[in-house]
Amino acid sequence: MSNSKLYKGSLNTIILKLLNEHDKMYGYEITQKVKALTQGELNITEGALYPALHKLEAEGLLDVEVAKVDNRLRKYYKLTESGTKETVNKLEELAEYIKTMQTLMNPKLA
Amino acid sequence: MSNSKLYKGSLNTIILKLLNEHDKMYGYEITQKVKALTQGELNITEGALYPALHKLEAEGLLDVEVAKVDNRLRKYYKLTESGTKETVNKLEELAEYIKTMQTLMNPKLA
DNA sequence: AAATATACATAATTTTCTTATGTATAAGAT
DNA sequence: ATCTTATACATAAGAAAATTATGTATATTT
Repeated sequence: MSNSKLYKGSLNTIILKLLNEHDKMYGYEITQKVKALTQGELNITEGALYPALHKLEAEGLLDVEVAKVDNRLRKYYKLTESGTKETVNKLEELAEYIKTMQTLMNPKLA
Repeated sequence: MSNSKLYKGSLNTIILKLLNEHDKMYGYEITQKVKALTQGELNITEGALYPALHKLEAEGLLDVEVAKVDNRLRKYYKLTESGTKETVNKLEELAEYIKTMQTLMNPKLA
């Protein structure tokens, strides 16, 4: 994923936000999109991504739709209604996290 | 620590920065300082803190000095030279993390 | 006298990720 | 034609970081 441990716990937020933005995506597409957007900074590994997608689906935040393109399997994921709500929560949590960490790193301003 | 999973992986950064700011601190003091600075948002649990301090010490980033105050034990930790260097790295990593996540959350601006 | 705060510690478990491995098809390079 | 890389999924073993629970001990507040 990255040499920095700070990304631990961020994967679900990233997945949900990308699906919120792009309506429907498949796993491999997500890895490529993240790599492109971050200019290589962040590389989602398959061993992290696929279990995360399965868990989000099991929790009812994502729906799956299987497709065959060029004789190859694709599993398109999209947000459920509850997934859209959870995306909002995750974005709020990220904003709060950043605010809190900036407070801790810059205590003079607190 | 917090209901948000995003703090996973942030504890070392927080410890190092506090010690960089305050020169020497003991474990319990760190938990109270973090609680105060974040107004209760972040509560470092003992089960996370003490093993983290021991590990940072084992890695040579912290030095320990035992003291007895009011008949109670205190273990004061301070940064080693290598700990000070690592603090700079951690702060750079945090800045990079925030930048990357903001790019992902706000792709219009990328 | 009882409850809370101060101050340390560790063990069992859970969560999240890395690393390694596996299957299969398509496309590009030699 | 063959080899490598890319596309596309998956899981299993292990590591890392946290949670939750428990334990010890002293000081302070109710």
